[in-house]
Order: sequence, then structure tokens, then C-alpha cells
Amino acid sequence: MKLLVIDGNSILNRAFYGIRPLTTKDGQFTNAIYGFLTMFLKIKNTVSPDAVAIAFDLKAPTFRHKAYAGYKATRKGMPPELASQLEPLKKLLTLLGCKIVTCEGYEADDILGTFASACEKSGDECVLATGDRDSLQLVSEKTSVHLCTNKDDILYTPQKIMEEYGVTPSELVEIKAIQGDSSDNIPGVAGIGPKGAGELIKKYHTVEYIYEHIDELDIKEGMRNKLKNSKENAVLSRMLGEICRTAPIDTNVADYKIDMQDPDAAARYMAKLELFSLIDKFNLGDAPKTEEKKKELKKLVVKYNCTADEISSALDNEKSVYLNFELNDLEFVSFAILDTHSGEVLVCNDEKLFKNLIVSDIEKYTRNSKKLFAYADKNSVETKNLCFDVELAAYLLEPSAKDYNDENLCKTNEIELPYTEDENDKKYSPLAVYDLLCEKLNSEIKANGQDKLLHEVEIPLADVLAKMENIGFEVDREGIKSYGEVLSAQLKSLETAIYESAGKEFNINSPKQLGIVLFGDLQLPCKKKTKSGYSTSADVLESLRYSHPIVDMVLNYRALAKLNSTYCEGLLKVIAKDGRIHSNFNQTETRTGRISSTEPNLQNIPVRTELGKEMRKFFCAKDGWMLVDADYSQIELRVLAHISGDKNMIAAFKNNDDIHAITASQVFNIPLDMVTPIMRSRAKAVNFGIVYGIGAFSLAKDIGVTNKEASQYIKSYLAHYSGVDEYMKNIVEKAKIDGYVETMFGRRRYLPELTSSKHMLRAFGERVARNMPIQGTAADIIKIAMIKVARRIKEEKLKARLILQVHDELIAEAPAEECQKVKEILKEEMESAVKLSVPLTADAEIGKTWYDAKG
DNA sequence: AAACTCACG
DNA sequence: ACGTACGTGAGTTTC
Repeated sequence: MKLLVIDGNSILNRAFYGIRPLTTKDGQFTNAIYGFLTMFLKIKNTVSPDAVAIAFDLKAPTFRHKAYAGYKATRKGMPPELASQLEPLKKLLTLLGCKIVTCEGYEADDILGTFASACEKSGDECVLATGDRDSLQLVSEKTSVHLCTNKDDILYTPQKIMEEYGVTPSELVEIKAIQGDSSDNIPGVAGIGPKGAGELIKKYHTVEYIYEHIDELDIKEGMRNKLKNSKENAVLSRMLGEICRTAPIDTNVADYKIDMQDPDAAARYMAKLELFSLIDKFNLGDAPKTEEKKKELKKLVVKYNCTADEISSALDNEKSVYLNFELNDLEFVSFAILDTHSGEVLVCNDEKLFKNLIVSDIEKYTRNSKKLFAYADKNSVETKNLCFDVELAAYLLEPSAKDYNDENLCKTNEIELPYTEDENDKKYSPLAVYDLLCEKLNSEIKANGQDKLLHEVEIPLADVLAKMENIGFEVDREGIKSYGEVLSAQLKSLETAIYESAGKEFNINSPKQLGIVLFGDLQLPCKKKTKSGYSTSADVLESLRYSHPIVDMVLNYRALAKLNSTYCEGLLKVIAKDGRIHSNFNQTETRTGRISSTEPNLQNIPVRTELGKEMRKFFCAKDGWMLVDADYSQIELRVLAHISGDKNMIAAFKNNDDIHAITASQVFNIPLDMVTPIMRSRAKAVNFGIVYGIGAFSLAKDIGVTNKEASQYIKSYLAHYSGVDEYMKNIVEKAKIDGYVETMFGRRRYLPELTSSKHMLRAFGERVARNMPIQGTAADIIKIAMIKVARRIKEEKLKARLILQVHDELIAEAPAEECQKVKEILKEEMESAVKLSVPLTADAEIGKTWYDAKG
């Protein structure tokens, strides 16, 4: 038999420090568990053992057989982030059918030694897996060591050790006794290192022999003196360095055969730890069910090609339906419902029936409602009573999750999917438990007080977003093309000028090559470094602008290249057949509640430079129509004034004052009419910084003042806006107690970072705690405004449509004769979306293009 | 796939 | 002593 013994603590440590921090939404750290199991699987697959034992130290600090006061004194205890992963890992390993071995008074490597010796006697083969070279002393004809290093894994046999060290495995202990090991507090012989120790042992084999014949040895006098001076330490070290092989543990290899009783339980536990990819790696996703297990599980029945009669009889007298659907680019493919009486899934290909269902009064529980709304909009029907969306609900419960697919959601909620043998049926098995899943999610939503947010914000918003996607934004294709050609020509000539200035040709787009040219060839001073070399980012180049003419050209090149590739070329690729750009608005992406825009991203079209802003001239209204653009003024600061209740800030907004100027007069302690533009702009940066969670260093860098000045600004700011100061302190305290922060409307974000012992990570968590309620509340407000605007447009039977949202800005397209009306609606609905203790103001403009409509 | 840079609020 | 502002998406180069 072949036994694999794993040094649990050693592998756990490697896993913990090798994998970036991961947590579940509740803050349970999981990176070491993930790393351990990935390494375990790899080792197991390489070794193919018949039996597996996993050795761990016991929690209490233990000493080796012969106690030594200083031993291990320098070794730090486990950080809490790692310690908290130990018990879940052991539980999971047990569920996977592995035996955990611990022993009072012995460490994991003693257990490895004991197994190695036992196999020696029984004749079994033994592989020890560890990250610690100490265990190499245990290698023998029967025992090999599978050493895990940062690069790859190496298998050590006696031959391999002889090759690398030139000694036998047991002689490694002798070497260590002389060279010592500071990490284990083994003193060794002062003044002799690995090289000297190796040569001594190659020649004389043992410490004992060396000291017995100390005066006869053929060595230099210096060496002899060092040995003589450290004799006690050497003898002690010899003892400490030897791994014990007599721990009182069960060494019967047959008792360690892998025996997984319940693969589903293991998969469920992995899901609870949100380690979904491990479920696949361990092949637990569709573990073959035992006969017994099948009896407990519901069998999935899927009925395909259902008739109208079958569908309507399933829905007879039902007030709600669990509905899924398959569309291909909004073209109908099929839909499926759950028959809650029989538990069967009914699949139907009749599009007419689908449309009837959508417009019927029956309450619909579904997922991806944006897609359903988009289908309905395209087919000019109205979706009625869409009352629950699994994805949106899951997003509100945990906005930091990556994926909200059905399978993951069932697993996280510990809902067991019915079993099926038919691969075709598989995609319907989540629908078969939608009654359970929706119930579970719904009750959590209610418990969190997020009912209104789901039913009155996110679900109606899905309808608005669907229509925005369908309508799209008209663009001037020829305009973009010729603008791109102008850019390309300018790039071409800049390129030659840069090559000439540099004295060679290189790829200007490569930060690496550019760095070498600027800071190597041209010897410009390096201001900032990145992981792999010189930083060439815009702020660095900006500071070097007058050092060399090439810098300015590179900056220009960068600006033009960005415009050309991301915007001209990028946008041309995504213009649809109707001449419009249909962006995708993602409703479950951001951790703060904002929406995001992809393929293309229409939320980052240039505006800050005149050249970039040109781009907006190609975003236009269709013939006879106009664009109406409205944006909130200072929405985040107004939200801050409201939620902090700061008297000063509220008064400023009520007065309709220039908030940055007011802030400047407060921070610099001068009358309002003495505020200079520079002061105002610094105060503006402070206002932004406060919203982001602020640090003096970054503020200083941003506005180019000393660290001291920046921290003075912040201090003065918080003294004058004492309500803000209090809010910032209180919110972090509250977040630490609750584990999450939330917006005015109950949108949550969990902050496991706050429990980290790493300063950086914790500080980040604190900044997020200060920022998310502000950014998130602003996001909630504009979402509410969008719903209200869409409703007004519909009520007033206008042809106008919302076409884009850019976080604090809404853009509508309206027939020329409607645009004044639409402008009023936008302004009114945005300003009245919610009632705050300060006024909310929005400025609206009309124009033929986005460039013209944005004041 | 990760790193770098840069566009937006 | 440490590293340095919140939230996104996309294009390019390099490993």
C-alpha cells in the first residue's frame, strides 16, 4: 500500500501566504482553505496514494521531546485570519473522507516521522508532503518526500538528496546541528554555515564522531576552535534537529483509506464557504448519487413541448408562477414554468403562450427580468406583475458577489437540486426549486428591510434599463470615422517625431519600452516605480514636461492614441444596423449600487479635455428630435450634508451657496469674498477627498501642497463641519459592529475587510465604510428619478425616451416639439425624487448633440 | 491572465 | 512602520 502523509501546518502556511486574501460575504477568511485544497488535490493526483493521513500540530504550543526554553520562542503565532480557517479546513477534509491526525505533545512533523518509521516496518510505501526541508531527513528507500516549493513540487528520494546535498538523509540532521537554524532557534556552531557544515559531515558523517576525534581531524585550526567553543550547542542542536519517530498514534495504513461518506455534504460545505470552483475541481458537482441518496432526493421531471392546455391547467387557480425563459438575441426560444403541485418543470415552445403569460395578471417569479422586459418592449407588450427577480434579490443581499447564477445561489442557500440522469434536463433543475429559493431570498430581503428597494427600485428600474438598451444612442458614423482618420494622421507624425527625439524606434504603447527610453536612454529622473519597472503614468510625465521635449509629445501621443483606439475604433465596432449604439447596462455589478455600462461603456465618453469632448459631437438625436441632458448638482455632497446632518453644510446648500467657495472660506478662515480661485479649487479637492475617505498624503499629492498643509486643511475642514467629523467616526464604528454599511434606502455592503489584522486592508475597509453610504445613496436617488421620469413620460403619452444614465446625469431623446416639456420633467422628477434636508438641484439643457446639450 | 494606463462620475 | 482617496470598463503589452 502507498500512504500519503501531509504536513498540514506546513502546507496551510504556504497556502495562506501564497493566495491573495479571500473571504465569504460574512467575513470568514477562506484563502488558506482554498490554497490548501488546491495543493492537496495536485499532490494527491501526482502521488496516487491508497491512503491519506493529514497531520496537524495541536493548538497549544508544543515543544519537542526534550524541552528547551528558547526553542520556538521566535516563531510567531498564527495570525487570526489564518487561525480562523483551521477548523473549517479540518471539517472539510474530514467530509472529503480524509483522516486528520494530531497528537498531544507532538508536532505535525513528528507525526510524519512516526508514519515513516511505521511504514519501514510494515513494508508499505510512504510519501510525505510538506513545504519544510526539515523533513528530508526522513527519506529512505521506503519513504520519499514530496516537497512543495513556490515554483514547483520536487520529489526527494535518497538518490535525489545525495545528488543535491552529497549526504544521506540522516546526515542532514548532522549538518543542521552544526549550521543551525534560526527560524527553529537551533543554535548550531557559531561561525560555521551550510557550506562548512556540509563538508564536515561529508567527511566525518556524524557530530558524535567529530567531537570524539576532535583533535585528530584534518581541518583548519580556526574551524577546530569554533567547534570546540560550541560543543554544548552542537550536541543540543543535534538532539533538537532530529524529528521524533515515536508519537503514540495509529499507524495502521489500512485505517487511512480515503472514505468519502457524503460527497454532497462536502459540496454543500464548500458552497457555504463560497469556494465554488473547488466543487468542480473535486468533481463533487454531479457526484454520482448512491441509491440511498436518490431516494431522499426529488427526481426531476421535465416535460418538453407542453401544450396550451397543460400549461394552463398547471396555472389554474394559481396566483403566482415560477418562470424561466430562453431568448436568443431577444428572439423567443422557449419558456419553462414550475408546476408547484407535481414539482414538474413544464417546457413550452409556443411564443404566443409566452406573450399571454407575460401580459397576464399572474405574479411572476423569475430571473434576469431586464431581459424579459426587453423582450416585452421589443414585442410591444406590457409585462404585468413581475414581482420577484432572483438575481436582483441576491445582488441586494450581497452586492460584492461575482456571479448570481442559479446553481451558485442554490448552493449558497443550501438548497439541494433534484437529481436527474438526463443531461438535457440539467438546466431546468434550478427552476424546480425556485419556490424554495425565492422563499429563502425573499425572507432575507424582508429581514434586511430591503423590500422597497427590490420592488420599488430595482425591478421597475430593470424595465427602464431594458428600454434604454433597446432604444440605444444614435451616432454619426461618418463623423467618428473622419475624426479617427485625423487622429491617425496626427499619431503618425507624432510617432516619427518621438522616434527622432529618442534616437531610435520603439513601441510607444509599451510602458516598459517607453520607460527604458525616458529613464534609461534619456536619463530623465524617475519619480515613481511600479512592480516591474518605471512608472510612465500621466502624472509622472506631467511633472517631467519641461525636462525634455519628448515628454510632451508622448503625452500628446497617449491622448490621441486613447481617443483613437478606445473611442473611434472601439465605438465604430459596436454601431448596430440601426445606426445606433446599444450599450449594456449592468444592474448587479457595482458594490455601491451604481449601474455600469459595457460593450461599449457609454459612461466614460471623454469630456474633461476639449479634444476629447469633440467625441460628444458624434452622439446625437435622430432627425427631428433633440437630446435633453440633465445632471444633478453636487449630489454626493448634498447626500453627505443630509446623512451627517451637519448644520453648516446644510445651511450652505439651503442658501444655494457655492459649496466649494464656502468650504474654502471655512477651511482658510477668511471671508467668502476673499476666496481666490486656487483656494476654491483646493477646497473642492478636500470636498472630494472627504467623500472618498481622505488621507493627507493623497490629498497633498492631488493638489500639490505639502503633507502638512494637506493635513491642516482636513483638520480645519472637520472642525468647521463637525457633523461630518462625527458621521465619519460613527459610521466606521457602526460598520465594525454590524459588519456592513447601508444607504438611506437600505442598500447594503458587507465589509469583511474591517476585521483584517492587516493595516492596509482595514484602512481600505474604513474608507469604504465612509464612502459607500454616500455614493450608494446618490445611486439610489438617481435610480428612483429614472423610474419617475419614465413613468411621467408614459403618463403624459410622450414619444420621448430615456437613453443614457451617467451616475448623476440623465439623457433623454425627444421629438423637437416635446423637448421643452421633457426638460421640465427631467428637472422636476430628478429634484423631487427624494426629500432631503437640503434641496436637490438638477440643471437641464437641450441640444442636437451630447456636446451641445451638456452646458 | 495580469499589469499598466487612462477614460468617466 | 506602513502605504497612501471611492466606484467603474477597455485597450495594449507582456508573461
